[in-house]
Amino acid sequence: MNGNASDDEYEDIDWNTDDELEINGIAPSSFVLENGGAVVSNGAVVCNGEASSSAGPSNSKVVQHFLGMGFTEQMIAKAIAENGEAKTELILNSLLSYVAIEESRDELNSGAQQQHCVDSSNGQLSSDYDEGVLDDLSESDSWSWSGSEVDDIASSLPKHEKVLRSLTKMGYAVEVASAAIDRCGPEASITELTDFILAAQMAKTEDVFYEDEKPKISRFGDLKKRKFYELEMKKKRKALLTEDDEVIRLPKPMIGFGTPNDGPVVTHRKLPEEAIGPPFFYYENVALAPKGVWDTISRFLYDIQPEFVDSKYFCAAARKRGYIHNLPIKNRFPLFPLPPRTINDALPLTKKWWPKWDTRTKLNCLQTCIGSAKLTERIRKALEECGEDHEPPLHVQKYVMDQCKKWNLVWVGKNKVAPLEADEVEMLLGFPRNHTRGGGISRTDRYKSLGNSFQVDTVAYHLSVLKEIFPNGLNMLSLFSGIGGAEVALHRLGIPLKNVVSVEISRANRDIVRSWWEQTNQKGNLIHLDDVQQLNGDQLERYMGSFGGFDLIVGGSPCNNLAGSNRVSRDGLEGEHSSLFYDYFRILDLVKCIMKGQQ
DNA sequence: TCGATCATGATTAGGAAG
DNA sequence: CTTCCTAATCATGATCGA
Repeated sequence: MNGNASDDEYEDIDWNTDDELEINGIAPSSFVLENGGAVVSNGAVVCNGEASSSAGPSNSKVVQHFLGMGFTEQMIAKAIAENGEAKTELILNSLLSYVAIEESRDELNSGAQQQHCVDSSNGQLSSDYDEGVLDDLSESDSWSWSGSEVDDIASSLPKHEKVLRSLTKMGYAVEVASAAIDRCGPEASITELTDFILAAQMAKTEDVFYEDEKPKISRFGDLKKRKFYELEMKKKRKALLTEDDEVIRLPKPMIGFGTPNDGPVVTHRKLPEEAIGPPFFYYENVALAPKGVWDTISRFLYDIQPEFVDSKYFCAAARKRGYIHNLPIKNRFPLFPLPPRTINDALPLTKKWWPKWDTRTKLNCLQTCIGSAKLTERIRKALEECGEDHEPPLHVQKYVMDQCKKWNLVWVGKNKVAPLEADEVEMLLGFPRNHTRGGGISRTDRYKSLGNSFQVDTVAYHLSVLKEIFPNGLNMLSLFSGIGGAEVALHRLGIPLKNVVSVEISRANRDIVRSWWEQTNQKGNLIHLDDVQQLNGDQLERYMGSFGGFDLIVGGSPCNNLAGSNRVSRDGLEGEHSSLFYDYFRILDLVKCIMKGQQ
């Protein structure tokens, strides 16, 4: 810490707020284990010297903590052997040095080619890393590194190895995960395995793991039996959940702690002790993720309950998102000017052509793709066949409305619907006009980048509380920056950006943010990195040492494998892209540890 | 090779109906 | 209580032409 103003500012913050709980369902919850404490672990553990002293070493919270950060069990065991279990900071140091050794070995082997393999095209998160690095790592290598840094390495491993890594990344103990794989077979999916573990946990029968005969494996193969099994699971879940309500539910209306215009505003909440900063952090992802995803995310992010907000309460388009953050929630204020909040206000030219039977006032979620010309043509044909003077029959109305809602089509002429233009999407999301225009980005990629972005007004409302805390500006770590939604939000709030370390895999997106940074005459310093998986503790310490730590960490990790629109690979949090959430947690927790050390 | 275009359901939740 | 319906959803992969 370099003794800047933020030191004092932190003193003013009520980090240890003991305000009363004023709404339901935000009590800090910890995941209680029923099965010898080994089945489900809490990946979020305070990183300090007096961390828990529970049970055996392989089940301890310390081990789980570092497993959650991506270290292998072998590494952790060695580090604990060297330092003792109580000194987590020393353990971390040892682990990081192991990684450094390993990385330098990798670089020798691969010729450090990874740095040059940054995808320069459209590819969001497409990492075509050189495979030469794979050849040099044998599976029997006791140093094989299960961290997310080498997912590409993991992809070359046998499936059960890869699955085992995924499970340990999710926070399951290694022996539990491998026992589950043994019982379900090497081809079992992650879902089957986690279901199995959950089933064993709920049945409270440890012998399920260790039975000798294997008659139950086949139940996962048959679809009908699988369905039956799921039904049984559902019943058990229900029975269990009525006792202690652990499952995260979406609020209705989806207004989080409140919005500028709608509903009551909650101004106090009780944060779990481990969640309290510094730094402040802000995490975002899709609200309608597969079951259990938000429970896992919340468990990792220090048991903070998500704030679910639909951006339709801020602008003219819906955007149902969950936000987990440790920000104060009192005295929030919106961005001005307030954005248009109906389709009519946002797109006044459509009013002339808008039929009375289209009752939409809000658009649906702005996605990464737009409707096809063929579709708009089909709609026009269908309407023209209905004649001129009267309204189309109900079944045609329904067809047209379904398609318009599905693809966010608006009326641009007689019987003529069209997808939104890119600049209209920019406006709806709260970005300056032409924010994503030009600079070599294609039209298709422009839609993609916008569809993956924050809604600026929504995020700004949440971040607005930082203005009085950091009147002289703040240092920010921006993970998965995209087109810079958080940066734009802070700038529009009038919060100076001092040092921004921005990590974004897509070069096109980095160019957009860089261009915006220059055009808005930012006084601060923008540092761009490309891959969150490459960001390690040494780098972080260097950056933090140079300007005194991060005040804020913002990031929305990839939703590809969570989003409902994905027909192909909606694999959940352990999917190829969405598993980068664990890097968000890893980096956040690293920063927390480092800042704790600096104080 | 790049960019544009197009077709491709499933998983949730919630509510009405039985 | 179950069953059925409505509704929404930060996408991927194949193909084609330039």
